[in-house]
Amino acid sequence: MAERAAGKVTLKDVAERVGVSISAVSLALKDHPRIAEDTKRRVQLAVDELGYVGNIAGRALRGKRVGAIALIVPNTSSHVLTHTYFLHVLTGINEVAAANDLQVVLSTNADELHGEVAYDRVLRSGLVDGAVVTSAAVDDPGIAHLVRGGLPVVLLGRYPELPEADSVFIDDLDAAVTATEHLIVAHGRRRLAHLCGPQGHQSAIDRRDGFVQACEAHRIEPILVEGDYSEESGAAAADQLAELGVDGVFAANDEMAFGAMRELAAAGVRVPADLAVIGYDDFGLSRVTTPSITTVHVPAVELARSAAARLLKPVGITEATPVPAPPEPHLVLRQSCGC
Amino acid sequence: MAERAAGKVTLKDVAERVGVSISAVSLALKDHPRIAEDTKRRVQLAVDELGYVGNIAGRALRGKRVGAIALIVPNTSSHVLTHTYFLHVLTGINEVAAANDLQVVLSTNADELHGEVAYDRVLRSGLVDGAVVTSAAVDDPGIAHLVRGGLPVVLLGRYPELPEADSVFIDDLDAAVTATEHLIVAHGRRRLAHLCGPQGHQSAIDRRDGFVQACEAHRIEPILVEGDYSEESGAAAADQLAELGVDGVFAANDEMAFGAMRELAAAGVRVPADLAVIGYDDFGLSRVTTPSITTVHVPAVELARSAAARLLKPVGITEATPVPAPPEPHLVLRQSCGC
DNA sequence: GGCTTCTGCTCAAACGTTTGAGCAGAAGCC
DNA sequence: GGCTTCTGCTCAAACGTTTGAGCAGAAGCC
Repeated sequence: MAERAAGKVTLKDVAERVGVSISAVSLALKDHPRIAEDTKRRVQLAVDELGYVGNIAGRALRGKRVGAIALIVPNTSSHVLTHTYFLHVLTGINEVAAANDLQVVLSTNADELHGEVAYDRVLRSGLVDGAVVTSAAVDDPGIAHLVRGGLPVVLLGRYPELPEADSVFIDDLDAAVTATEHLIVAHGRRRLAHLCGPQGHQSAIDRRDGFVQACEAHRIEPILVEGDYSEESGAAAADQLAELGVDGVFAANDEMAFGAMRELAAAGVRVPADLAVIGYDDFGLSRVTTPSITTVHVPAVELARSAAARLLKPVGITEATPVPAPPEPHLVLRQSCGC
Repeated sequence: MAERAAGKVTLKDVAERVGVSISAVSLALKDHPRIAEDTKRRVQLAVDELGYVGNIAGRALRGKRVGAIALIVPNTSSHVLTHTYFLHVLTGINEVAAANDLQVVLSTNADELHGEVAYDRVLRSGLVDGAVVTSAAVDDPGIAHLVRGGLPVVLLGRYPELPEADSVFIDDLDAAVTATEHLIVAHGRRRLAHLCGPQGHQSAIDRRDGFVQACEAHRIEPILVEGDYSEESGAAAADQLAELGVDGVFAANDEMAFGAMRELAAAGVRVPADLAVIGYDDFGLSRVTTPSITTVHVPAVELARSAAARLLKPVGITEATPVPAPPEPHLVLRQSCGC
């Protein structure tokens, strides 16, 4: 392929080699009908020989697509990136992006210094054509600003305060009801606690609400224990769970479930015999622990694929292969609930 | 902040509001000494009011930095992205990037259609200023092409065939020797097998070589079992390990170790009593299994940070805070070896 | 044979930025 | 007071691309 190693090759170089104008080369490359077939062949040959790659900056300046979308994660890098949720999201987005010849730009808001709208800059600087946003707090003002900015944005997750935004999400509340009822109905547990996620995030709110709703439907007093989605917060809650004499726990994610199980085991509480546990997410952890964790499977890859696919048309890609709607979350039965 | 929502704001808009030329605004924004302080203030005011964000395409066309680096993973998306190694790498790179106001572009080679040098296009299209490459096969011709392309590239991992390339890596061979000797010396195991990683990757080669070297130093016949870093390949090897009457296994990564342990447990083999196991990586899995897996800790985040930091100067960032050299890998003692 | 239509290009402007060269007016110097 | 120096800008070109307008020559039409 490319002969010339460094030193960028431009349209001008190709044009000179072929002996036509720059315009002719540009038109030939996009298969314009008014360019002779023979010329197109000679242009393609020169492109291959010289290793010409179109300069994106030049293209973008003329108002054309850059060919990149951003994945915006407003939290700090260490907070979210280490979570496997992110891996699933990235996988889904990357699949759709790759299939449509788009690059993925990862944008985290690591420095609060540059203001709350740091990720806004990415979009408006013209580096990307659109963005998928995830893991933002419900009341993040930057997100609202982004959505109203007029640039293509799809939210991954539920943002009730931004009903005008295009978003992709699952019914966490309903899934939480199902999980809680499994403890009550299938395993006869009546003294139930919920390990809450961070209440600034809608997913955590919905999971908690589903738990409470299911308890109330079965005339059970719901016990809420604070948590923040971290394994540590789950571990920290173990004492409290033991003291309260709880016999069933629904954790807002698997990591907290695991943290609690770890500490409970150390304290001699047997799971699931003494205490049944159900988690949420199924991003990997719940399958490999002993006992394995019964959990609500979140189709994160499929959700991310959908979000990225939603971005295609606004971003100027019309003939994309359609992406199926993500499945609803469902309960994956493992050992920790007693099944 | 920004008043005008959509419709991009350019230097021209700022210049008009302030009542100076575009050049004056541009110079004021980079704090040029020949622009009056008062003018600078008025420019800053107008920038804030209008929500001006510099257009990267315009900037890049003039030959300036784009402000983005790529993380190139030549394998297909599903193959590598789902691996937690990737999460650690991304975390490290993102930290350094964020600290230096760089965006991270993720480039995978999902479609073989576009030729072996698909990721080469990312670099040469001018979308990024440089790239970190990881998880490439040792003999990937695209990498060689990339390295010789003259654009800033840092390899994450050892590539003996590309000694001229800037690369960041650890001594896998030495760590593998240490791990194997731990089985021999600390636990008295004499019938040892190695679960090999894919031999097209240098890390897998080095880990195997270290195992063989340690065995030979202790006059032990090394047993090599094929694998490909996947949990399934580890599981598939379990039968063979049981048949061979092996009492110690060194796996080239934790996932294979886990796969083998899972199947061995199902077959009634006790780990570590009957069979001591040591893994490699320590990216998360080895800590949460039962028994937990003794493993070689790979400082992936630190390695990625180093790689990204190496890219800063070639990419035009001179005053960056230095990143410390990554630590050497070390053995983390857990349950699976019998410690 | 003089007209129109078609073919296969070229010309030139534009996108938004940066920066060396230059210039007008003020200030300083003796 | 006439010179130089300084201050604070402006001018204009350039980066690489795309695309509407236009043009020369060939072909077709009657």
